[in-house]
Amino acid sequence: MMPPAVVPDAAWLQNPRQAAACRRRLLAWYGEHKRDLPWRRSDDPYAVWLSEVMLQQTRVATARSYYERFLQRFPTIFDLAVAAEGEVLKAWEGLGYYSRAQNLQRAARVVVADHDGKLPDTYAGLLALPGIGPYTAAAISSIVFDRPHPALDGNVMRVLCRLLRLEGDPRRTPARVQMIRAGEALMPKTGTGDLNQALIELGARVCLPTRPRCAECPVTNWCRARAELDDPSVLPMRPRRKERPHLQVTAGIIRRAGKLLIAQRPPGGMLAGLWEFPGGKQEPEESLAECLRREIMEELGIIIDVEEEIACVDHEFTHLSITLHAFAARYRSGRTRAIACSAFEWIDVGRLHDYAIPRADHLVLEALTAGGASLHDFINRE
DNA sequence: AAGACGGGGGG
DNA sequence: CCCCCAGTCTT
Repeated sequence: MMPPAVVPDAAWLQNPRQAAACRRRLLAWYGEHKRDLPWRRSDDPYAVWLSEVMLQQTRVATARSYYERFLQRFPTIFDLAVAAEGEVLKAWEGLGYYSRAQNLQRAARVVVADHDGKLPDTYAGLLALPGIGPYTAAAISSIVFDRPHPALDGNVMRVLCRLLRLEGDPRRTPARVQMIRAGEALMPKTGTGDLNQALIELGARVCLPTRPRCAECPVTNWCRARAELDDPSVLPMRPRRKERPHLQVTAGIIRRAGKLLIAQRPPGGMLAGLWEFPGGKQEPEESLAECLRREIMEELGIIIDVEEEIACVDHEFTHLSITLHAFAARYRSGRTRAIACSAFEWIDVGRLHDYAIPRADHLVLEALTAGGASLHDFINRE
């Protein structure tokens, strides 16, 4: 069927002939343009699941190498289930949103314990697992089990908001209901995973956030935003940006008898479960050295001598930015205890690479190296 | 319904 | 700089 000569009204997708025509265009375009990605070569539910979790809020180019390495390290769901959490976090190091890794392993343990290691084959069953929300449940259930659930990720929401000219916030229920209805209308009898991936791919490569390539779009003739708006890219409506506070943060490179002190961040918050050079936020009317002494006492119960600042790096998070000041420091007195951290260790410097460490702390290490020094120098001096 | 949660790439 | 990415969880 040819595309309609006139852009149809909002109900066009409920016309089965129109929906079928649009679906054929999408699938044909996907057949020609789909990228050869590692997870598309696999029909292992565990591998598809891993890819979907890694791709949450993460670009394909970033996730790709992590996916390959993770699968080598944990080839099956059983390997993941029995692994130590630290090993899993280490494999996730640098990818961000570390609760994804922890939830992935929790879910793996549930699946092994309760489902004989087989992933649930329904949307509802998948949704019940930790780390699997509406998008991921729809993606896995369609790609692996051919279930007809539209997968509304950021790409698909953008495509559908424009196609249907939805003016509301796509995260809110009214717009979501419209998008789910449209996705279901587009769903084929079989091959639902391809339809979902076609919409995702279209959003990622053609229906771009700021400069949509409407001339290359296979369904441009169905697009209400294209037909009715001067600038289709005003959709979807974006929630207003929030400003990011900037913090001064200290970290101690603390030595004692040739060992280095590292602390594990507590569960629930930022970078939960990762290991870092201990320290914390500077408070008003407080010097950086005072800040570091106070934080180390509060977190670990020991008194330290703070020496000179040996590195200073800037780092951006989604919701805040920091300047991280690293100081050389020496243990003076007190018994080390995990008061405001999950755990601590006095380690040999060479063992640092066994621990999952936040990006900002890696930046400190790089700054030391760039300055011609090394962690080893600071731990073994005096 | 709103905020927290990492890090990085592209315009 | 700003946007936003194959979102989920908590409150």
